[in-house]
Amino acid sequence: MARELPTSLLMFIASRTASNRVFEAVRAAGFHDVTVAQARLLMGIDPDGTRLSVLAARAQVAKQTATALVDRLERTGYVERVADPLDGRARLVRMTPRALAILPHARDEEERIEQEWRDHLGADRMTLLRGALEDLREITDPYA
Amino acid sequence: MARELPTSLLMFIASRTASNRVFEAVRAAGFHDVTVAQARLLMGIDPDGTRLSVLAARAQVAKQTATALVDRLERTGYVERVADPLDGRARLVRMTPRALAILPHARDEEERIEQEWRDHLGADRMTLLRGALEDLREITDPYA
DNA sequence: CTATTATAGTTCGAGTCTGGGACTATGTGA
DNA sequence: TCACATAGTCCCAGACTCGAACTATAATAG
Repeated sequence: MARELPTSLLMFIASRTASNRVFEAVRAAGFHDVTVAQARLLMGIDPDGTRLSVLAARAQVAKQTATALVDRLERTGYVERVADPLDGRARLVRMTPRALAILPHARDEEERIEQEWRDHLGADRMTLLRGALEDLREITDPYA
Repeated sequence: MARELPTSLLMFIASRTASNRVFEAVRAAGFHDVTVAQARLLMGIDPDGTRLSVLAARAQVAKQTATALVDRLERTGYVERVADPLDGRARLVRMTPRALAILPHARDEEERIEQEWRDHLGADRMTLLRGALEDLREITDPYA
């Protein structure tokens, strides 16, 4: 029997496997030029567009990193930069239809994973698991 | 209220925060030249040393990546490569005393996090959370 | 209204991470 | 003995990352 792993590491193991599966599902759907780092940034974009600095904060990377990632995402046609009508310094990063087309594939795979986990644990324990994780956000999510 | 996040993403949020804290605690203890990628590899080293290919598999990176990471870890004095007596092709990667000195700092911070989470959720729910996560390993941990 | 200060974003530069492909050396099995 | 598999390395190119310095615009103070 292995030594007891930290709870956070148990979370890491499960979440990484899930993340890999979603990423693979998106690739399998034909999106071969999105990387994990880019996807992490994409996740933070609001429907009406989001400022780069906000994106950087959400993905927990430096502004320069976000600039580089958006550059690549723009070159490959997943996002566009539009002027922010409220602030002449700022620009809003918005998803293109191509990026929006990714979402259903990602959501479907997430849905499948969720169902597999529920099947494995049973509905009651899955509900308890989710509840505990949601409560933990209060002390672990810088954006909660 | 925000839309419902996938369970795996909730895990990611908590585990990333925990990971950042452990990393910061190690830095604060004076280890300024270890990176996250290197730490991930270090975690996989057994007390008697571990082959590079096993390390690569555990960290889920390519062999060449593991080679590069071990190169850096060796240059900064955290690991050493020794001949594997059982296989002339292989070499065992072993922690040096310097690497071993990191462990208590990491474990202490993990312990603190664990306690904070337990305080926040209550002992019973924390136990349920851990139990569910351990069971999920059966279907999410390639090394379970 | 101007001067100062703060903020949004970009560019530059250097180091790290990553894996595809090809290679050497050693072990394994027919 | 010979074919094949495995452990590890090297080369290479691209992606990621951020400190530092910069431009342009906004907000604030006097």
